[in-house]
Amino acid sequence: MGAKVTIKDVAELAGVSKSTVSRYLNHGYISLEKQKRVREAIEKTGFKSNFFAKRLKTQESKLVGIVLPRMDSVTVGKLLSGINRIFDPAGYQGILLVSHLSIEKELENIQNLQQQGVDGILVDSVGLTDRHIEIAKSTPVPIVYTGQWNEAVPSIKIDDWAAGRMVGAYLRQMGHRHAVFAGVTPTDKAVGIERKQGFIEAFCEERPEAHVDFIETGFDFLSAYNKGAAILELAPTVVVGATDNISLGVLRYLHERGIRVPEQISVVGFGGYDVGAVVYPALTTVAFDYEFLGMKAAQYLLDLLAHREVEENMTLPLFFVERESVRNLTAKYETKAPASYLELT
Amino acid sequence: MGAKVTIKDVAELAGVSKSTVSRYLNHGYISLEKQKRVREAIEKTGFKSNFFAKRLKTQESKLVGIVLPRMDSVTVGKLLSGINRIFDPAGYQGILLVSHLSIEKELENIQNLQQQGVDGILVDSVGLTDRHIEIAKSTPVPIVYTGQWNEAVPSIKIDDWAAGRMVGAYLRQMGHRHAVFAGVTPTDKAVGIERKQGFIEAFCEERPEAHVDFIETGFDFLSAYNKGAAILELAPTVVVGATDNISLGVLRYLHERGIRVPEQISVVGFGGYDVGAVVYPALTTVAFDYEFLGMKAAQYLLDLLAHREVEENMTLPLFFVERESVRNLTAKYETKAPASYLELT
DNA sequence: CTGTTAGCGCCTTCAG
DNA sequence: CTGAAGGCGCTAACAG
Repeated sequence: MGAKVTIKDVAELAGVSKSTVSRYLNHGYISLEKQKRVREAIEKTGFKSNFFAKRLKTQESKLVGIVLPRMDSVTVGKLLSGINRIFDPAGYQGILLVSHLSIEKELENIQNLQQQGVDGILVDSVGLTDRHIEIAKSTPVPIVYTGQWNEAVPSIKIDDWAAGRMVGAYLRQMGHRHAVFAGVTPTDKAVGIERKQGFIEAFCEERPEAHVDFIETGFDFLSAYNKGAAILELAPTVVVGATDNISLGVLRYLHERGIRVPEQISVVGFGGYDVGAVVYPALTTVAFDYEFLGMKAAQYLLDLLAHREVEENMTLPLFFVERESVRNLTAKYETKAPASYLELT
Repeated sequence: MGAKVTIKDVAELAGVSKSTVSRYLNHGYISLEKQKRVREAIEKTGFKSNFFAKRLKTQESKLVGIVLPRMDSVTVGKLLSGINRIFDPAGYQGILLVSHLSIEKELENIQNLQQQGVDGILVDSVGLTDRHIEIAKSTPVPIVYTGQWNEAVPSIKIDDWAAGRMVGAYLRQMGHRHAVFAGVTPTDKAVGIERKQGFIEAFCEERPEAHVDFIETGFDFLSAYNKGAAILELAPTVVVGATDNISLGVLRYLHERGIRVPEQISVVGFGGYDVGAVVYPALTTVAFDYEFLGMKAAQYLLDLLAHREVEENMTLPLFFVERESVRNLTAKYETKAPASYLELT
């Protein structure tokens, strides 16, 4: 046990040739008798076919590269979960690289992967630059981008613009007129621009009295929390966090200042993170199905690999989740008992 | 561009032999002049060394397998982050498999990985069985386990028992006598048994009047939330969740019932998740540095791979994080304004 | 310092 | 149906 046993050893033990063993391993064409002899020899020796030798011949690695902006985030976890759900049964395995939110590192990772002999690459991008597009076009290994979208390359993502509109329309319907949008850097086109744009459009459209202020923050609780004072100074009736985490940070700030949500001010988020339902007030948000996105993206890459027709319909479902953090200004306010957690998920 | 160019093409174009090119790629020994010629030839052809051919020769894949119980969890994300931090600079890349909390699948993943030709395997286990140990011993590829511990195999984890003691000692000092421990299945030795055992010991030691009730729940918010009624019936002064998520679920339940924390009942958790600081009351907890754990585990595996002396000291730091969710029963209670988030992280 | 010579382990014609 | 022979692309002695 332990020492590497090759196809040759098996062949000798079974009293056949290497090719026969190889045939046994792949497409048949062996007499039943030798089949049995080979099988036994394999069992006895504990033979494992050498991954690299095989790949060297077949020119297929069954390995896909996955490059992610970061690891310690719920959304990335879900995404990965979905990706795996498709790749695993298809016999592909993912090798993982992390870009630490750096576009440079992201590009570097992609190039590394290409040399590693993966069959394809999936990248959850934080910003799709011209270099990304160039790389995608100048290489034979197919790349699918997610998180950002560009028509020039295979890419798939949630409809941030539509999500923004959903929130805008909802708040408008609830009678809000002055919102602060706590957003992120425009480098991130999807979250920083589209989400915000969609919101503003739906919120303000043909409503001159409506008004949106903008405050830029980071993606984490703390940086959102730190903008609390600035937000409050603008005295909106509602603050819209570009992600649930941002909203959670704001919620904490408001809590500390003794400001009641949604009685005194409303808060909405984007993402639909699980924690949004356990905090109180439970966070109203538009939920994205990141796991599904992961599955779609993986499937896209698989289709590309098989030179298969790529499914046209790339729309991902969006769910508006109405919970407890937005006040209806068109109705007289009555303090409600908190809803049951069961209804909030 | 695109057609595969091999070392041979480069050699011809540069007017040298294949070996010279190979040398250029690896350890030196080339005249400056040919060095230049080769470099230019490589650039012109866009040559990429073939991963598999190289691995076939060197018998080293520079690939490590990482087996995880699930993907969509903060702790796993942090762990992975730490693992990557060590592997990446060392030139190793991780290939990822998910076990979906199933021990069977975990075993299967490990065996698959072995055949894939990885150099080593890291597994974040949910339960270390005899089969795991057997596998680890009967294979030439080194395996490091984390999450669970067993002296028979390389394994490293946080000291759950000590963490339990920390909480027990703290609550005792705060004057609590009757706790409900909301824990998980004993299949998970680390969380289900050790954490609980440590707590009970420190909480009850030489204190006959102290009393701990046990309620079993799952790892998610919802299943903890669902045990809320059962917990309340026991009328403890404090409920100890075996993980922060469990505590968060309980917190939500209490909130819905209008029960104030910590005024009427206290809550503690384990884990030190970031969200614990933004909810209110902010959750008192013992924090684990999962990222550091990941680094340690990865380093352990690297040491094994290099046949290097393995570092003896495997203790991981534990941080008790006192926040707002536990009441000091030995003092007269006074309602405090919520602390600043800045002090809670 | 450099080219020649052997393989690494497997798959795949090609005769038989 | 089966064995022999050749080669995937690269590295590592070995003589020069």
